[in-house]
Amino acid sequence: MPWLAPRLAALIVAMSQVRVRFAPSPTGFFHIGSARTALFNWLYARHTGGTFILRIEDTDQARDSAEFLRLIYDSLSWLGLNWDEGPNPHGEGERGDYGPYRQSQRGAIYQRYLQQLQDAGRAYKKDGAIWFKQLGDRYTVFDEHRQKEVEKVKRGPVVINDLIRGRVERAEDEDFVIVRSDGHPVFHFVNVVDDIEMKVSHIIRGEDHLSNTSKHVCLYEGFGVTPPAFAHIPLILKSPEMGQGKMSKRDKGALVEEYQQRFFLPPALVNYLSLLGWNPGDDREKMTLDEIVRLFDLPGVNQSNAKFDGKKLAHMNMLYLLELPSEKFVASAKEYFAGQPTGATVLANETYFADVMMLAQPKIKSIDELAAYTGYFFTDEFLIDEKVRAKVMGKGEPKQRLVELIAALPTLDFSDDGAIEAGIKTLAESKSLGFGDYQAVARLAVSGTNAGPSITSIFRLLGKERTLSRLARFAQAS
RNA sequence: GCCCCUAUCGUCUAGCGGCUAGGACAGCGGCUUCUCAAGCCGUUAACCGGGGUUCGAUUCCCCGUGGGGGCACCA
Repeated sequence: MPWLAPRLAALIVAMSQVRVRFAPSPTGFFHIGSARTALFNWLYARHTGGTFILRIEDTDQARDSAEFLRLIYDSLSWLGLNWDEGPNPHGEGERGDYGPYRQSQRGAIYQRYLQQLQDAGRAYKKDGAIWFKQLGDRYTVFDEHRQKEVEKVKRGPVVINDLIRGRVERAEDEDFVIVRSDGHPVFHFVNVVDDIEMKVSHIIRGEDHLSNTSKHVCLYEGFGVTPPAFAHIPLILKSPEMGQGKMSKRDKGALVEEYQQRFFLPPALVNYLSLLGWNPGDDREKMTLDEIVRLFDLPGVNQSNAKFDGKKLAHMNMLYLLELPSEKFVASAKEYFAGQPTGATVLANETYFADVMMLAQPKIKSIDELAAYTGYFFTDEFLIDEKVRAKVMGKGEPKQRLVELIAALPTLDFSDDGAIEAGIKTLAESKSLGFGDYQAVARLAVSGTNAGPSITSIFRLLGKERTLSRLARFAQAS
């Protein structure tokens, strides 16, 4: 029947419409693990042309806080993980047809679903709480672990068809609480109700939820609803230096906020995170976001947990820093220094600041190294690295070289790096020496260290006068 | 204790019955060089153990062991 085709096609599109959600609770700092879960959901939505929903699970009045809620919006926005439905990022209002998107405002919906369960005889009251009722013959056993009698129900195992793990069977043979005696519905209940109501098609979450999922499947069945597809992604574990177990909010480097404050580049963090538990199937590592979106798919996600490696993240950040347009680099650097104690001084001269920053860009791994790396450009009161001093002063005749350099400096052409280099080389040649014989001691005198941009650039930016006074001061002191 | 997931270099991983087990980070060595980075070249380093299945197992199955998670009127 040809006339059916368009309707059928539309139906299939509607049925295959991917809707995923990220559902954090504002009870703590936003950490790397949450960011990765959000990212995988976001990637899957973007890959499939589906919808990414942000739902706030703020039902724990004791622990919820407005700051943590703010942090969720900020962190997701900073990472670039925009959501199609959910509260607006600035906190006022929301968008989407399936709201409210904060559980604290969905009480009426939960009541309706609870009623449905009660009407169906699948919920009952006991000890002031409301329990979900499993179907089947009952018997009691003594649970050694919990040290009490528990009532069990004879029923087959719950089957979870997981897109990443395959078929998982789990016994779920006890009734469980769905509404606490204080009247608040528990996580399992509201989570399932919301996912049904919001028409979530794929639940992508951490593997730590895998054992909850059997409860959830029971609830779907209780509501007479086919469960969505599940995809339990591996967890992020501590790196060997951090210890054992899954990464927790207390671990160093575990908070998204930390990378934000350190001015890491969001695309670098996103790229790194995408590679934790997933890969494009070949050797590609540094990928554009578009590329990741195009290549990402659930069956490609690994089944085993991954350990967090700050060094590799730092390397990724460097890669992105290297290719950042210099105006953007300077802009970020400016923002960074605005929050530094030396900020006012450093930012006083915009052109000079930009020149220094552009010198530093190809040399650093992250923007927060900038203060230490460029300190001597903005103050004469920099520290001399004693180890470097010992090394430099112990080789050849640095004092003599310094004296020669000071003598030659007034007539040295400072117009550009090439001129400075040529000048020093001429001096070196006149003494039958090399550029390197002057470089090390000059660098030490002028910057206090052995790491930095080319000495000619340092001279040029410092200017002849300041260069001379630093060289002279150092010569006098040593 | 019970249940579930999982297992390739130190770390992230490729491999989907036959490979000199590949790449990346880290490490090490070298080149380059004005220092330090970067870059380039090279190098160290892995299939957890035992049984099967098979002509043949890193790959499939089982059992150990290791790692992880979960067993609440938390989410």
